[in-house]
Amino acid sequence: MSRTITPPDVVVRRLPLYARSLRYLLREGVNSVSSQELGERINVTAAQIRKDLSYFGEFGKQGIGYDVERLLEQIEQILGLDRAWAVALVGAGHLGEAIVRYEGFRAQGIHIAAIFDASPDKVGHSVGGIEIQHSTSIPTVVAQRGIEMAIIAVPADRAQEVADVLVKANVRAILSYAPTVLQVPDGVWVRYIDPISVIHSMTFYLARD
Amino acid sequence: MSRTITPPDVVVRRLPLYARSLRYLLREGVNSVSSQELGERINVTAAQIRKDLSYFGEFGKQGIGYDVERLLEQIEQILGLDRAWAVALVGAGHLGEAIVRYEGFRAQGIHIAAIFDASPDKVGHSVGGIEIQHSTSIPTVVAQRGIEMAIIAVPADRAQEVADVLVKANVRAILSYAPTVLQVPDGVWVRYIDPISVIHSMTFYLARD
DNA sequence: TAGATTGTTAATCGATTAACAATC
DNA sequence: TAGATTGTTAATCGATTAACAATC
Repeated sequence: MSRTITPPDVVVRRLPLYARSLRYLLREGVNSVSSQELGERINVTAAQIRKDLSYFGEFGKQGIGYDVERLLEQIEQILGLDRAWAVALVGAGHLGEAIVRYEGFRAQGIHIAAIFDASPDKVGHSVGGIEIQHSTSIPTVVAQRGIEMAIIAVPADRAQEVADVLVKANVRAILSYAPTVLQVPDGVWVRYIDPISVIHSMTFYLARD
Repeated sequence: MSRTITPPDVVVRRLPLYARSLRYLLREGVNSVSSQELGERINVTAAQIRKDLSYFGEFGKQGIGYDVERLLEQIEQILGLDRAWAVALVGAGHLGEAIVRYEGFRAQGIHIAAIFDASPDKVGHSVGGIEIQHSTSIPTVVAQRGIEMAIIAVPADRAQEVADVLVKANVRAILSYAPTVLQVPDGVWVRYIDPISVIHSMTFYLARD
């Protein structure tokens, strides 16, 4: 019963993939799935899936496998996906706009609740029905709405100061699209979306042969 | 002299971060940097940087550190960034358009050389000065232009078939924005941009306390 | 029941860190 | 020279895989 041990972060990062695959299975009308079958879909070994899940409890039945609907519910609950999350978006440029308009977020419980930008030209205008507010309002708005998570979509040279303001406003999770590594205190989670680095790590293999 | 050993993929994925940090240092006018200083900027230990670099050669000077410009050049050469890369983009929806218009790619040697879409409404129109071609043209165009890399920006339920076509056309590296795990043969590299999963792995920590 | 598959422990593998001789 | 920092080896840490008793 390892339920109380803190799961490694690698494991936490795989859970959303399990959840997604289970959603697809559910939509396909599949009721039950083995670790083997689930693993084949997402290129993960059966042993790894079972080990990963064991950090959180016992969800399967020997000889049978996992009930798709039930396992999905459990994982969603573990990940906190049984509720919606209000997210602040900082940066209303091309990228910020694309993020606001992206359907996928809302469909998965990620609600852009406020948009901020430092440019006076942008403030007052709306994107996707949400009014852009000045970045100086971050502390008050974030506090008011109890926002705990933010997306950074500002230029690299502005990202750190934005992160500082967000952290000060008690935001504890940041998804940054800015191509720079952010410094944040312990207890604040930062992840990056960095397509350029990802591509540059593949050119290595292409260049090699 | 471990120069000939294949570097682990984790190491290859860190190289672009080193390169980027060195670019910033160069722009700041810094000439020399130690593994310690570089590490502090990107939250990596000095030992890890030295170990990582050792897979590719010897680039520093004892007692001094690394020449920023020279190390950057070396890493860019290792990553194949001393040339431009022609990339095929499949999917000309909102996301595809945002990708074409994204300045960052071109600035970093990633050139969208062709755009494909399966919708007859889209074919013939242009995005960012590039004409959208029908997906059925992927094999011929990719062969003609010698394209080795592709970006997938189609809905999840179309992504696998697109990947299959690309692989058949000898594309060997794919960056997929589709929320599904792709099955590709050995020798083909696939990486994912998956902001939803990334956010869902952070809600875990927020939900927890 | 017999066959299948789980949850878990132990073995293996791989990545990170520490330490230090070499040397600028 | 003395101080600093590399490149590398060995030690440690952590993650993955294999194996199997438990049991549906």
